[in-house]
Amino acid sequence: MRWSQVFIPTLREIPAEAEAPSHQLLLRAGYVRQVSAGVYAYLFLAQRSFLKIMRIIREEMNRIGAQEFYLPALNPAELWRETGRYDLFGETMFKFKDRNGHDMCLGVTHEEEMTNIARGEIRSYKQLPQIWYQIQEKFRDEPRPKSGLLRLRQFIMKDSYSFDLDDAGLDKSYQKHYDAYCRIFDRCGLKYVIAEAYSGAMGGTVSHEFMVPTDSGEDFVAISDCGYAANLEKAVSNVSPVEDLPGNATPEPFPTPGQKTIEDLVKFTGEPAWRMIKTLVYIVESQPVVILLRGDHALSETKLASVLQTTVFRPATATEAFAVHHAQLGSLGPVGIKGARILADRALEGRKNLITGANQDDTHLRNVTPGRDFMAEYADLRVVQSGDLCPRCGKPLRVSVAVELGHVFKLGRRYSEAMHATVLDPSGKEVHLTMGSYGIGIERILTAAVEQNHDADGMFLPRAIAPYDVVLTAANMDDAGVRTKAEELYRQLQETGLDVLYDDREERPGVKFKDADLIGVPYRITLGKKKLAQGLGEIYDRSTRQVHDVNLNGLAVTLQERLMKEN
RNA sequence: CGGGACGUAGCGCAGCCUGGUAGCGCACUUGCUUGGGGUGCAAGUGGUCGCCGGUUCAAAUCCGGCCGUCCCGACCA
Repeated sequence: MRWSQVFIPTLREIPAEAEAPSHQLLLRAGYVRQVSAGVYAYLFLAQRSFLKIMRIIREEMNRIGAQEFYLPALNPAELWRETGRYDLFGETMFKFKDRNGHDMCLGVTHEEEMTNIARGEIRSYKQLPQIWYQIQEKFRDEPRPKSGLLRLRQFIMKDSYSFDLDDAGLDKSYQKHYDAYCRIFDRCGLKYVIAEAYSGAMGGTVSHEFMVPTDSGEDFVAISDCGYAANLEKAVSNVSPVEDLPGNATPEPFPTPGQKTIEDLVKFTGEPAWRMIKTLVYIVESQPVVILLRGDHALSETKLASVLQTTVFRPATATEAFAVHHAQLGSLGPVGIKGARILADRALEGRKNLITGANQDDTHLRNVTPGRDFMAEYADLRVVQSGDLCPRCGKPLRVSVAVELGHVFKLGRRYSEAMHATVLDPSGKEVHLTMGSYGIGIERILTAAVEQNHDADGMFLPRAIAPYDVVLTAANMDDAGVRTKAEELYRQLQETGLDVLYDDREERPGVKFKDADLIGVPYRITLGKKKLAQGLGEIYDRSTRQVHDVNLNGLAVTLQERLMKEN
């Protein structure tokens, strides 16, 4: 294409609403324009990139025998009521009525629709396994869309669903997806980690997330050098051993006027936070539960939900906490309380001589020893912190912000049971289908690639997903020789099959170079009158910013061979 | 939904405190100029100042309500 004829509205200045680098650059490079919060128009360059991403995904999905469908986003509410998710999704789902007053909604995902088709059509184990996928719009009315294309309310997802006779079959379908996802993200040129993911308090099994660590992400992932990685919701760790104070003295109250927080106590007592017990009170299905953590640790509500086997809980109010402890917040502790379940994080197991609230205002206890001074049920409740030790290799973990690109999930029979999707097995017995579901966010691949590959002047996308392979820049449009040679080169480059954007605009060289640097195309061929006189052009590598002189004879072929070698 | 900020030309902003018929830079149009890292000069186009209401002789400016956008948090199958 000729730049003079295509619509690439680049911006010199950064739009005020954009903060994340990918958001700023996708706007500046003329890829996208915002329509409303979490809703974007994808312009020419974005669409070219998405088409390349989708092509890679299709190739890899087809390779594992998946079949492409296209299901509607417009759904009747009944379908979602069958699994209870019409209410479960709540406000996240766009809901409305059609002209006849029927409840309708827009799909947030497609388990129900796919299962609906499967249950009507698959009757025999002989028809299994099946893997169905689609690349289609999803709608989620997120409470807070953010960071440009990172969290959208309308976005494109590749979602697939596997149907197997049993768990062994599911394991195979899951592994196929796992491998396909690795190939997809490798081919897209992304640096990613595969993290164990939280599989839900509702009886999910195995789940992995494909995550790209970046500063603009919205998930947290704990990463170890040994290859262990896990979403922070799920991550476990060993804590470094700490030294407790010696002796076997019994608990002793001491006055702590106005000392409410762990931070206050650290300053007041001079003891480190890891010698404190943090005491929280939650109301779980209307019953109080006391939760104990090491002073410098934080509670993971996800893990709490897992331990409690319910998501119906909330922090207690000051009044509710008082009913349990007979003291104001800030002086709560586990010693001597009655009528409440006590859960403690494992980091408190085996410790001694700790400091905690005395259940008396402005008073704390020292020399508190779990197991002697109070009894508790131990569980993994804390959020992993950077520096905690990897449960596999024992080395320190680091916690990174990350973007979730894809998620593979063993669903089991939740949907097939709710929707009565059954087949006859070889013995003639009716069994529920065993399912998996697998998603990839298309926009997030581009967003993550920009986050990983940009500098102050713009982005440099991996060639596989860049809108063009190369920009051909005619630097001196006033020179007839340059123009003629550029036209010739343009033809030659097209003949090699490369995607070439020919910058034939009547602009000064500086403008063309700045624009070319901005829009993420990995290579630039520059034609200028000085080097042309010597029969030379330049190949500029956007990511390294290195320039090589190349003989113009056969330049197109040289470039093509070089790019082929990279793949 | 809680906290914070913002809304004036396509983009970035000033003007608002102290009310008096709207301005700068970029972009865009035309001409000349320049031609290897966002040339220079000149002349132009473009805005019901987010919306509604109130105060006032007079509102971008003061007051009230609403809407929208962004950031932090809560939430996130």
